[in-house]
Amino acid sequence: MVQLPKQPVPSSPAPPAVPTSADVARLAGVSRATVSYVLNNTRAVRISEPTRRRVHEAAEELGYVPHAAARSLRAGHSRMVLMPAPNVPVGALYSQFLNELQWALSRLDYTVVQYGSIGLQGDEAARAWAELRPVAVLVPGAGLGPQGVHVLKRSGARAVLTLGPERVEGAHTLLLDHDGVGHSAGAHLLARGRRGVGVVLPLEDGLALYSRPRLEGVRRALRGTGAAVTELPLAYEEESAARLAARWRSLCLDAVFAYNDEYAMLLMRALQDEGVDVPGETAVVGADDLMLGRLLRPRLSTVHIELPSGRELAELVDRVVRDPAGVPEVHQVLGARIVHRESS
Amino acid sequence: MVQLPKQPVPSSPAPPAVPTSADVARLAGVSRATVSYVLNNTRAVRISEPTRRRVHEAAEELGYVPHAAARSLRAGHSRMVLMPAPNVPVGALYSQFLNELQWALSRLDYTVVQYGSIGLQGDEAARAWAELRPVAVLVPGAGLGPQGVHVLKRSGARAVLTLGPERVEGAHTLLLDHDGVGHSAGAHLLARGRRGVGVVLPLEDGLALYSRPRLEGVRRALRGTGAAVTELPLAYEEESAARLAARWRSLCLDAVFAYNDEYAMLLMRALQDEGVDVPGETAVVGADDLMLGRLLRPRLSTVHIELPSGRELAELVDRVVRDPAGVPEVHQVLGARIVHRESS
DNA sequence: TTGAAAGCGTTACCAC
DNA sequence: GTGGTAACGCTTTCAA
Repeated sequence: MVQLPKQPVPSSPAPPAVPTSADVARLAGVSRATVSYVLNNTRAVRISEPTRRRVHEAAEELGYVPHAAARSLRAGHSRMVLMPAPNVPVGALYSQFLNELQWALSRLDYTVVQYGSIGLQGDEAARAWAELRPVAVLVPGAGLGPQGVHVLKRSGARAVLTLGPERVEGAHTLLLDHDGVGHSAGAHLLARGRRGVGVVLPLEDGLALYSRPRLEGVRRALRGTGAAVTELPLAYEEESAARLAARWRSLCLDAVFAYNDEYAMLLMRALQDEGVDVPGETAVVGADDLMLGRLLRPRLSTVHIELPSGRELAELVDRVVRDPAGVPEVHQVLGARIVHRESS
Repeated sequence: MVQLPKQPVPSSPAPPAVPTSADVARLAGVSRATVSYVLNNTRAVRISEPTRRRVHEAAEELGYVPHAAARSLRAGHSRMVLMPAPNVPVGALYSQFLNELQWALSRLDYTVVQYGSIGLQGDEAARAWAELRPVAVLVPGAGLGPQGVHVLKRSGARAVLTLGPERVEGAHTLLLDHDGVGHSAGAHLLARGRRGVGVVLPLEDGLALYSRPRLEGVRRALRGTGAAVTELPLAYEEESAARLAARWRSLCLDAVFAYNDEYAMLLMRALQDEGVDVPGETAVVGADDLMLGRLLRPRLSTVHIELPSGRELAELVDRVVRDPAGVPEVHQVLGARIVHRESS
């Protein structure tokens, strides 16, 4: 729960009062109700043109901007869609998706707000979000549990959606099929005749949620084929990659699925520095299909991941807001397809 | 100005009312005032321990979460710091800076919110932000003009800060010295004996604001030395880079400052594919000091950019909020220093 | 130690 | 057509 400051900010010499609709009404010589009607284009009531003009002019002159808090307090609901602000760098793919989503939601008259939640533990975050009384909450990744969902719904959120690798009780879930990403990579490597497949598991926090299902996907693809999977913990640092590369030949691998393109670049570089031929001796496959991969030599094979379009997701949010019970709770998303280049 | 929906969302079968402090009071058998005292730890008034417990239990049982809008409406101010949500992928450097800032601000009891402003034109955005009555607004890049600053201040924002390449009238500005970035690169290349320096100008929208000052910085470094600067427009696509590389030798350049590490990678790859030796024939320098650069061969020389620390910026925001007039309006920031590796 | 009441800025319902 | 008025949820004097 957010604490208000113990003592309000000190009033500077001249704190010119913020204009309210009452000020506009006074200046225009009408009532507050009329101001509201004019400024909100209320169609149920007809206001004479001269009056409208006077109101608009007054608002303009005073620099009047309506007070969202007062409005939503009165209305009993807001049009705010809240998302937690990402706390890791977002790639081009995801960034574009976010933009699209935002744009589509604003077309539907929603306001998208990303809430900085660093330092908030689990349910604290949900409580903090709930204080803003968003009409919808959209949470990518993990970080929202059933408790949090409950808090949000209890405080009026009509839609709580998660976008991640696992279902969350009570929320609408867009299930990101990371297993399928690994499966694509595994099946591809198998088809290329590889039999000893390493799978990179990033040591960085929070990535296990994705890397584990991807690993499982590779396992699934190779099951019963005689090909073997080896787990390869790796930190996103040159040194860690160098250590792994140094013992590469002892691992007896002829392929590696490197979690994503960036880890792939890191590892491929280390392998090459160690004299390991790619793809001759070891095939390398990344994921995310970044520009990066096309610039490497050999060009990096990768798993292209297809997120749902921002427009689709926006419409889903809107449907859930309008009728939470009328929309299935789980949606499978995320197409994955291999992009074969030169590294495999 | 945000339109409310013409008709409110249809009430589903059982819209269980959101609990208010009145509900908590009723359940605990006390008055609303007492609830407020207990939940806000108001020190000016002592509440008996049993009563406190009853209130807390009631709040817990009902899943009560205070209503931020009502609170800030009553208080007359909020502790919200608003930033526009970035609409381009943010790199690791900036992302970490944002996290730090957010964390530091939350330590100071502020709530950081990123507002999705795509589709809003210039001053519309400022009006939309102003509706939320943030106590501070922090705008990286351009996108906020004097008009917008005025709107925000008029609606109660005590601090309006911009973080960008140029001053904005009325706002506190953290002047990002992109000129210095170019200057570092230029001076370095000059010291390495280069005389024909190309400077990449990204064609992507919005980057001119940074690339122009960087170009000027290079020019400044080379002025009066006999070395020449050539502008090199470049899109972030392989094909564009290939075209540039194809005519490279006709340009008679022995060095290039590639705007940043990503463009540097793109261009360096194209040059190498064209048979141009780096750094023998042409030196390449990037900027941002990404991990990326260390993985390239030759390792990429780069300009390391030092943003102000999140903590410092948070403290600045806080100082401006407390006393807008007591803080100088313009701050020069952004240290730039060359990191010499192998590509130059 | 607790309670009653006023008021923050809006909008919607009813009279005029 | 237009103008009072009540109410949204909360905090904070002021009284008891």
